[in-house]
Amino acid sequence: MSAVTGRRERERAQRHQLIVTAARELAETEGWDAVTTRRLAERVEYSQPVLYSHFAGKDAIVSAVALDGFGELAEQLGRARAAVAAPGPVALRAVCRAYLRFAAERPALYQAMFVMPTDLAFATDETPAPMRACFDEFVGCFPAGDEQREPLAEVVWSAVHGMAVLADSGRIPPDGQEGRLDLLIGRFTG
Amino acid sequence: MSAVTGRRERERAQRHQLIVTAARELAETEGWDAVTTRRLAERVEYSQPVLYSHFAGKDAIVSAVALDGFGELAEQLGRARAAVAAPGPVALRAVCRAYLRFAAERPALYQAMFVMPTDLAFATDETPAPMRACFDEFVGCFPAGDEQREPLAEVVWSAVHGMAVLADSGRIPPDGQEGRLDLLIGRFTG
DNA sequence: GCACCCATCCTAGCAGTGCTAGACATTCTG
DNA sequence: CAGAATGTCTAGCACTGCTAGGATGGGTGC
Repeated sequence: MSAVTGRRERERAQRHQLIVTAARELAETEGWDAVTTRRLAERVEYSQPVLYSHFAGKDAIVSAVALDGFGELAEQLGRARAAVAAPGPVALRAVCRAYLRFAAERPALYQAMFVMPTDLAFATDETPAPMRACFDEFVGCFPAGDEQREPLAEVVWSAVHGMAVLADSGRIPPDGQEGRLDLLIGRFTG
Repeated sequence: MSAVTGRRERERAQRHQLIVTAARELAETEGWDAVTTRRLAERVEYSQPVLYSHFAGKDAIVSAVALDGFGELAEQLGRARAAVAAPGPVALRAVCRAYLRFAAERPALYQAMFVMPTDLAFATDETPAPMRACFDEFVGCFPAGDEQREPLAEVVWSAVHGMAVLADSGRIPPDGQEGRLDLLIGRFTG
């Protein structure tokens, strides 16, 4: 009994991840509009209702993909910041550049994380660790003594997020990103 | 004949605007998800197909609503900037505050303008005047001689846009906006 | 004044969406 | 090996954006 349920839970978890990665791949190659429950079910070679035995609905699948993305983004930002020793302009630029590259290279994943409606809690006690980790990489770019470092991180994050989404939707020319980033960093670490 | 077509075109233009304002009202009161072609048609007391005799599709209706919004936003920003005489920190703060208030008070309209997919051209020769006017209000907050004023406007706009959308979707606490704006303005006009 | 004609509008329907109820197997248990 | 429980699928609901075809009415020429 226990052995059986153990195996079943293992298979279940495996299929859970299968759905998430399938949704993510589909979104990254064809955009979120192409991610329908039917196509997703076909992709994982199960029928539609199976999706609903794992997730409350399509939104929950998107959230799961987003959570995956936060893990990756945290890793990328962490690597960028670790490459420079101390807080300061260089660290901030490195983190922002990594952030913008992530947004540009994985637009669908970025959408799921930061623009699509989500039930994931931001900035509360129940905020999943990878999400806090992402934000903390921005915070860590400012000196530990600075009382304003959290609000500063919020503003810088807002700015790069704005740049990312406006460029992605064609509302500002995408090739000016580097220059805009220079301007931003200059003002925030002068 | 000419008189008849004249009246008909007038009626057509009237109904065109009727559809746009109905879509906008519906979106502002119940959100864009509630704006379906059926509900919109019922609202204007016509059948669905007449919508398609005025607009290529639902996206075109959203774009028309957005264009309406750009006119209003330009007016709000213009008023805010005109209240202070010269370019500088005070003007920039006034424009940004007006922008953030607009986004907070008309979230659905703001979505149509700045986050929903659109076929409206940004920053090209065919960019509609109201859209350019909005951007120019940001540009006008920097001294006329500054060669960097356009990129600076882009960055500031990106920042306030980021703040607006992240707050709207609950990704940053909405009550910190004023403080974040102070931080931003301080850095960009010090 | 009358018949024609053309523009306008609506009914009905298509293919697709997210989601679910109930029948069908398949697997484990006693 | 029978019975129970678990899992899965088929079929369907109410909805979406969008469109083809027929009816209806007003404007035009005789």
